[in-house]
This record gives sequence, structure tokens and C-alpha cells, in this order.
Amino acid sequence: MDYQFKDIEQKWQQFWADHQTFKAEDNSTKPKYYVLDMFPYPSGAGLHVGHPLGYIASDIFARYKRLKGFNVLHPMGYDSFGLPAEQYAIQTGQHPAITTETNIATYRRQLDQIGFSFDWSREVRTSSPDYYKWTQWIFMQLFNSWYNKAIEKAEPISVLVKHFEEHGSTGINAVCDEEILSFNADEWKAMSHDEQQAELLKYRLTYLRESTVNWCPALGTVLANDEVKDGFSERGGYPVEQKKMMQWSMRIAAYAERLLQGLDTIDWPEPLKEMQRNWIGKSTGASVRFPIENQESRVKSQEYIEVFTTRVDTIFGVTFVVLAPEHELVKELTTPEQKGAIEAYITQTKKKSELDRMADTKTVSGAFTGSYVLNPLNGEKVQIWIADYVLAGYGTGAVMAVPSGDQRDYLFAKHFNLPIVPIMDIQQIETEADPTKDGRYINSDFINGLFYNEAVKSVVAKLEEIGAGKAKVNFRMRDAIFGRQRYWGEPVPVYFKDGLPYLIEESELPLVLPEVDKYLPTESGEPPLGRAENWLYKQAPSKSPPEGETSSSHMAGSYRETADPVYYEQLKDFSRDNRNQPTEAENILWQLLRNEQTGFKIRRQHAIGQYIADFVSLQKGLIIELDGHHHKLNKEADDARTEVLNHLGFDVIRFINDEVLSNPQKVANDIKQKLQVIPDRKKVSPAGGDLEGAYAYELSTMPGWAGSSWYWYRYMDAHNDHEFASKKAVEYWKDVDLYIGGSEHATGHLLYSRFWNKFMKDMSLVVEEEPFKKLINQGMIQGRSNFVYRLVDEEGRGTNTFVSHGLIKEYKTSPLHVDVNIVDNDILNIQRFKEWREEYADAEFVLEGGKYICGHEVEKMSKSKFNVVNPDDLIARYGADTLRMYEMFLGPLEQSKPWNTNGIEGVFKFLRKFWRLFHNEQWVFTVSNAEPSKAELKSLHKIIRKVEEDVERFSFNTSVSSFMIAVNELTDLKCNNKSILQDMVIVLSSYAPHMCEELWTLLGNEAGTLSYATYPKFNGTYLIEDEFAYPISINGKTKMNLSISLSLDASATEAVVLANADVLRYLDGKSPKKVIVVKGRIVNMVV
RNA sequence: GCUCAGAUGGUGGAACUGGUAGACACGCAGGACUUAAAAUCCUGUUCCCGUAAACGGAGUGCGGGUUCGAUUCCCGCUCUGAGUACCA
Repeated sequence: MDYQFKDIEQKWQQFWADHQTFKAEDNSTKPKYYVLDMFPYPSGAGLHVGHPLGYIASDIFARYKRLKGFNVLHPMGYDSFGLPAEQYAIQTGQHPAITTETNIATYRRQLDQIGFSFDWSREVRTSSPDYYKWTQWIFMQLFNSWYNKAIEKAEPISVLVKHFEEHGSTGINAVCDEEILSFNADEWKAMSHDEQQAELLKYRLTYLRESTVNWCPALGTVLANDEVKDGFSERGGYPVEQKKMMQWSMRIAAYAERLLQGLDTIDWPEPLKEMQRNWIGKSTGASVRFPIENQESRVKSQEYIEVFTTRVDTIFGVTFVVLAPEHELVKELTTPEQKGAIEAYITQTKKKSELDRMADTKTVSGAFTGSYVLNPLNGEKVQIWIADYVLAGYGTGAVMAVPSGDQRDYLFAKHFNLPIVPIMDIQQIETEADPTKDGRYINSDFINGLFYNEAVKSVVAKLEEIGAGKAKVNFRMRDAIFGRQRYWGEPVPVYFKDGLPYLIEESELPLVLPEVDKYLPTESGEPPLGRAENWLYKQAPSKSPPEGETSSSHMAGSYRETADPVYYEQLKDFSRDNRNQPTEAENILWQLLRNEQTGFKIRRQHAIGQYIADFVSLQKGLIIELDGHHHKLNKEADDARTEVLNHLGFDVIRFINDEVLSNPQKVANDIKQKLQVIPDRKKVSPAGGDLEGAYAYELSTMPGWAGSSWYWYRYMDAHNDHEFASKKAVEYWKDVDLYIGGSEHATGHLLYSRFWNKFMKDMSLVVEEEPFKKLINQGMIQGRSNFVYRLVDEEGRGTNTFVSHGLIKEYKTSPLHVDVNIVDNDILNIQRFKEWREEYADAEFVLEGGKYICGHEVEKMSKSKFNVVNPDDLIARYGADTLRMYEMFLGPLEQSKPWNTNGIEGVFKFLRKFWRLFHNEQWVFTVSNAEPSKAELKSLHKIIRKVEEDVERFSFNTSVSSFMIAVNELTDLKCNNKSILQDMVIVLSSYAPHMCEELWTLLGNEAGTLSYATYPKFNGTYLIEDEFAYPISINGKTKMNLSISLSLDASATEAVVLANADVLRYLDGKSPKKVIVVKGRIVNMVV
């Protein structure tokens, strides 16, 4: 039979799913290999052709590693909390869980049809309570920890408490807030409980603090720095403003040094590491205190101004000090005479938006406070200025200005006529600052005549001696804000008592996201969770449940206890199917329930915890379920579900689909009656019980990066109810061996993940310091737009005539985007163009060579540019194997490139040609058992080695070319030798798995065994040549080729060359000055 | 501005430690099969000169260097893309 990719691909995808072919073993004697793709967010648009690029590469690698005898973990799941689903919910009122579910279904369908070898039994979703239970749990561990700088490691907070109890605050070297109390052990014990908790909060790795945040009013949330671009939100492009807010933060800065050092131990692309290094922004220097002159008279709060400098050696060149306008001492330092000028300057700075301030880096501006500081080393009096080139958020918000060495200081000094003192003998400062470190110091007191290294040492020593400063390392990286004022995220497992945060009990996890009526902030500006009814924490009567007994109050836990796990899974599957396809009965009934026809507001497809109820009245606490045939089989699951919902204070009534279909009005009336008789839902807390003495929960949810900061561990043990992953699983799988994804995660996900990983390592929860050993960035796939050129008439109006691209110079035209899906190799399908839009139905064309050629341009892939290519269409036309190979054939994985289907035919032809090797002229499967010829073995072993080399260095595009060469050779050899072809099938199977599985079984092998076959062993003896066609070159220019036996050594080869008649003709009588012979490579003669 | 990556035919790209530049594929041109088209197959295809072949010359962004020999190594520059931005 001819190559029927559709049947073949469907057949094998089904087979893999049915037989769980790619399920990784947890107990294996094989070495482990963990291949991971970056967690996708299931967006509504589904996959475009750029997404699978990385997945295909990792899949080829995973399949290859299986053939090489590894136990491969290659999982997939969804980072399913996030803004887009919530935005959609706000616009449509549909629960984000439903949107997310639908999107995931689309993703899954698209992923499946590309034939990936994912172990789907380990799928995770960050928005599932089973999963976020452990995200919340890790949050709790962070809350219960502090960072001990003495041992460069996080420790339980109990260690700190013990130290406080025994020694007070002395001897503690912690990463903590700036304002901490000093106390002895007795003073600590004398503190009230609240005072102690408030103090501990300053040490916890996750803590509350007032911070300036990027507040986006349009999105109603706080954005991370990397989600803001030029003062606008990256998603949606809404304006972002600075706002002070009480926020959960994570002390990632505690790990700055380890995050930096760790980069040297991992195999990541250099640009990516560089981005992280810049983001961490380590600078080594010194902090120096400049005493404020005459400070008794005005300044009381502080005696000095502290600055950070990386050039402490230039301290004798300081001629003024500059503070950020926001600096806390500005007010106190301003003299009455300068008050006007300073206030005017501050007002002017505030008015400038972030954007203006960035655009305008040329203008020099500032104001004099009227006060002075003294240079701590020579007592010189220098002026204190304020200027907006000094940033409040970096260092101490103050700089010592050295105009001779720093260009900004130089411009400032010139502009305000401040002194400029040279400090190096070789400094050239006539027109600009000279930051040189070479030369010897001048005008510099005790370091005069010294070189840089000596000078730094002796200045730091002197400063330490007089207590005016010390060597210091500064980081640019700030603590990460960990909270957003949104609905669709993990609830923070914290409640507030007397204004202080406390964790809920571990046994009460997961804290399930409550229902809200709208996904918007409350009228008083609180986050959407503020809308949740009775969203309050009631402490369990006994502080923690007895050993071995879990709280029965939370939904997922209780559900699993009341229901058999099998039913639990069935129910999950059922709700999944059901949600995607509302039944006819549901649709009919909805028409009778909507718009309060029953007298009560009914919601459709509303999420109650992790379940979606068909219909619900929140007021009455009544859930209406419609049961199809499915339920008859799963009555027990339904009962269990009812039990859980009852437990949550809901009544449940059920109808059978047939009842609704035969008499919908009766069903509606039954519902109406029921609603009238039952009382309004009694107020219960999500944790059960009444709400007497309950506390407010935290209302913000976790940010997008929470769930993705540890997910690779969940895949190791995805269904564990007792731990985030078992110790055994973590110790076996350890870390990710290969991680593939885009570089857009450089300073977000990849930094936070490393941070959580290091923390988890400190807590002995995991074993590796770095989570991702090897990382590869796949390049972006850009769009390739096509254009048609509309003829413009004399009045400048567009006509309905279109000019082919080659002729546009002769006409006046304007370009218009045209859908790339109706263009083939830049040739417009005129018929489909006319059908594309009504207005083009009568379009006329100026053709060249009978064809309409379109113009093209590389742009971002986007709907508005009509250049989005969906993998579905290509798979329908060529099949998944062709798509897989073509995406690889496009070029190096890491390189960005425009998508362009121009070459896809060639890949398809190649696969067909491969198929044909196994078939005769009549497409009947025929292979021979003859001994393979030397030439056949040579072709085979060339490709065996080539694919090994290419895959190991992630050069997938060159393998595809080599496959083509091999198949071309075997076709020329008319090869249909079984042993050769069988090995070819194994080698090709990671690239084109469906076709290879089919051929594998046709060759008589057991179905499904190909994935775990053994990669053929390379044998170099088949490649040994006895002759080589040497290129003979004269002065480096190749003139001819000459075949010479490889058994000859260099001098014998030279003799053969010099005796050759053609060579002599080229030499034209001259004798070569020198002859270079590289055996098996080249002969070069110098004349 | 700084940091990083990159630049090879009409197009995507190959050339791994310096050793025949343009593999493989697309496109294009010519041919075979066909009444015709599609599909398929065959041949050619870096550019320039020459009627064709042999042959000759130029050629990997630009300028220079090292070398018997440079797409590859070194120096300077141009352009493109990405990241970052008054970081003291």
C-alpha cells in the first residue's frame, strides 16, 4: 500500500495511549534520564506552529534515550492558573475553571496528534487542588524558615526561636528586614506573643511588607518587574503605576550569591546565564559613612549619610554627595534658604512619569540642600545635593560623587559648577570623566603614588579602623513580591489574628479556592476573594488532629476518604467529558431555569470546589444534576459526590436526561417547588462549622510563578497524597537532565525555580542544588506574512485590481496582508482569494507568467497579520511525521526563524521514499533476507553514527538531511534488505515514530517494542576506504582531484602526485617550493 | 549607551578540532510519461567571461592580519536580532 499517514498515525497514537507505552518506571535498574519541556500555559488560541518546536526536539531526544537503554521520564502538564482565563471570566462571567478545562482539552488533542511520547499518567495541573495543596505546603515551609548567613543556608524558624530564648538576638547573622530589634534572652521572653510574632515575621523567608509595587488598575493586579514593559503591562498594554501596598514577599535576595555561583555549575546557554547574572547584579565595593556637618543643629535622626561605592579608591576625588529625591533625610537636611528650590525640584521629579525619566537621560538636573557632609578621610566639607539620577531603590539611595572618574558626576559638576579634582596621574579630564584604574594616585593623601589594588586595600582598612565604612557586596536583585490581587490563583494558606499572619494547619490543606459571584475587586478595593461568602478561618477545636487522622473538613481529602479511588478517577474523567460537551438535556433545561424563571437565580456549570455543578442556586445551596447513561455505571461515585456536597452545605437533586427530554416543564416545576421549600443556605465556613470566632483569610492569591517553581518534582510522584513527592522518587530522579524552552523565562520562572529548589535543598526535601542541569533555548518561530498589491487609482483610492509582486514598480499600489493559508510558495491561489472575502469576489489581477506572486515579510506571528499557521492543517495534509521532521529540518533549534512551509513537500517526499524501500512497484511489502552489500552497510553505518552525533549535540536539522542522503543512496542501490532496513527503522523512529512503528510490525516485530528496541551499534570498519580522491590544490586553490590509495604514506602520496601528468600540466614546468600532504584530506603545493 | 548572539546562492540551511564552500531541501529551467493537467521520474542550477564544452576569473557583511591553506583563528568596522538600562 502507498504511504497512508492518516491511518497509520491514528492507529499508533491509539496504541500508545491504550498500552501506556511511555510510562516511566519508578523502579528500574536502567540509568534515569529526565527530559522536560517548559510548563505550558493552556491559552485559548491553542498551539501554533511555533509551540511544538521545542516539544518535538525533546521528544526526539527522549525517544533516542530510550533506545539507548535509559529509563526516561518525559512528562507534560499545565501551568493552568493565570491571567487570560481570568480576564475572560471577567468579560463573560464564565468560571475560569471551565475555560481552562476547555483550553486544556484543545491542547491535549493537538499534542496527541503530533505523536509525543509523554507519560500522561503523570500529568499535573497547577490549578488542581491535588497539586496546589503542595504549592501551599511549600509556602508554609518558607514561612516557617529563616536564612542563616553564618552557614549560608535556610533553617527552621524554631532554631531561631531557640536561639532567641537562650541568647537573645546577639550572634544572629540573618537575612532579614532592616529594622530589627536587639534584645537579650530575658527581654525576648518578656515580650508578648504578638510582639514575638511581629519580630519573627522580619526573619521569615516569606513575609509581609509594605512595598512599592507595579499596580495595574486595568488588570486590577500587581505585576512583576518583568511583566512590565516601558511603563505598560506586557499583557494587554495597560498603564502601570507605582503604589504602596502590604504584600507577601519572598526573600530570594538571601540566595543571590548562591544563585550567582550556581550558574557556573550548569550547562545553560551563555546569554541566558548572562541575563541572570545581570538581573542578580552583584557589585563589590564598600559602604562609607559621611558624617553630616554641624548635625546637632538640625538633623537628629542620623549622624551620617551612608553611600555605596564600587570605587572606594576614588574617595579623595569626592567633591559633593548626591541623594535620591526620595531619600528619607532630604527633608531634615534642607536648610530654610534652600527649601524652595528643593521642594520645587521634588515636585518636578514626581511629575515626570517613569517613561519620561527613562527617555530623558541627557538633561542634568538637581538641587542643593544647603547642608554639608565631611569626607571621613580628610575632613573636607562637601555639599549635599539631590538629583533624580540617583535611584532610591539601589544601594543606599545616595552616592559619593567623583566627577573626575564618573561621567554622570562629571556632567553634574560641570552643569552646577562644582569642583572636579583629578586623582590619577594619567587621568585625562578636559572634556569628560576618565574612570581609569591604571596609573598612580595624586591628590589622595595616604594613597598617593599607589596603584589601584593597593589603594583599595588601604582605604578599606583605614575606613574600618575609624569606623567609617567597610567592604560590602551589593546586589541589584530585590526580594520577589509573592501575591496578586486576583482570583484565579492559589489561595495563600494564611489567616490574620490581631493583625498578624498565621498559617492554617497542615492537615487543613489544600485551602480550596472559594466561589465568588464576580471576578472583580470588591467595591472597597479588596481582591476578588473578598467577595467569597463566609470565607473565614475557624480554628479546629484541638490545635492539630491526632496522629494519623486527617481533618475531614476539606473537600478533596474527605472525598477521597468517602469514595473509592477508582470512582474518584472515574468521576474526574466524567466531569471532564461532560464539561466540554453540554448535553441536549442540559441545554433544554437551562432555557427553563435561566433569568430567575424559578424565582431564584440559577447558575449553570458553576464550580463548587473542584467540581463543576450542572446547575446551582447559591442562595438556597441547591445543586441540580442531570445524569446521562454514564451515571448508571457509576452510581457509587455519584453518591460519594453527593455526600461531599452535602457536607459543604449543599442539597443535591438529580434528574435523568430522559426525564428532562420527555417532560422538561415537569422537571423545572419540581426544581421550583424544591427551591421554595428549603431555607436559605446556612452560613458555614469552608472549613465546616459555624463562624463564631472566625478569622479573616488572606485575600490575595499566589503569583503565576508559584506553581511552576517546583512542578518538576511533582512529575516524579504525581499522585502522592501524603507528600509533594516521595523521598524515594526524589532520590531516584534527582533533577532534570534536559530542559527545553524559550528564553523569555530567563529572569522569571528560571530564577524563581532555582530559588525554591535551593530552599528545598536546605530543608533536605530534595537532593540537588540546581534543578536543571542542561538547558536549551529553542528559537522563536516568527511569522512570514504574504502581501498582495492593490492598484491605486489616480485619486489615490484603492481599486479591485491586484498587481503581481514582480510588476509593482510599474504601477502605483498599496500592500495588503493576505492569509498565508491561501498562498503556496508565494503563489496566490486566486480562486481561494476570491472566496476569502466578499469584496474580492470580482477582483482582477495583473499576472506575471500566468501567476500571481505575493510579496513577503518576516513579522511576529499574529492573527491580525494573517500569518498564523496552525499545526492541525499541516497534519491533515502531510501527517505528524512530516511535521515533526520538517520543524527540525527548518534549521538549528536555538535559532529564531520565520515559519515557512516552502520546504515541507521535500520532507514528505523523503518519507514516502523511505516507505517505498520496503515495497515493490505495486506497493506490496517486500523485503529480502539476502546478505547486505558493502555499499548498503556503509550507508547504514554512516547514518547510525551521524544521528548519534547529531542528537547528542542537539543538531536535529543535520540529521534530517543525513536521513535524506541515506535514503537516496539506498534507493540508488535498490536496497530492500531486511537487516539494513530494520536498523534504519530504529534509527529513524525517534524522528518519525508512527511510520516506523508500522514498518517495524510489517518487518515481523511485536507491536510496541520499537520504543524500547536497542539502537544499532556503529561499526567503523564498514566506512574504511582504501582510496581517497585527494583535492590537489596549488597555492590553496583546488585544481583537480586525484584518487590515491590510503595505504600510502605522505611522501609516497607526494611522489604519486608529482608524477601525475595532469598535475605537471598545472605546474606548467615550475617545481613546487613546498608540498603539504595531509593524509586522507588534501594535497597542497606552493609555487 | 552597555552585554550577548548572528550575517554563506533566488530561499531554508550544510561544511564538527583551519583542509574540495554551497551538502540536503525548496524554488526555478529543461526533459520524460500524459490528449491535457496534477502526481511521479530524469537532467541542470553561486556569480561573471566565453556560442557550447574544456578552460579562466571572482566569491561566505566590509577592511586588514596570521597561515602552505581561513566561512572557521586574531584586530578594526558596518548592519540585523535579543536582553538591559542613570546600578554609584
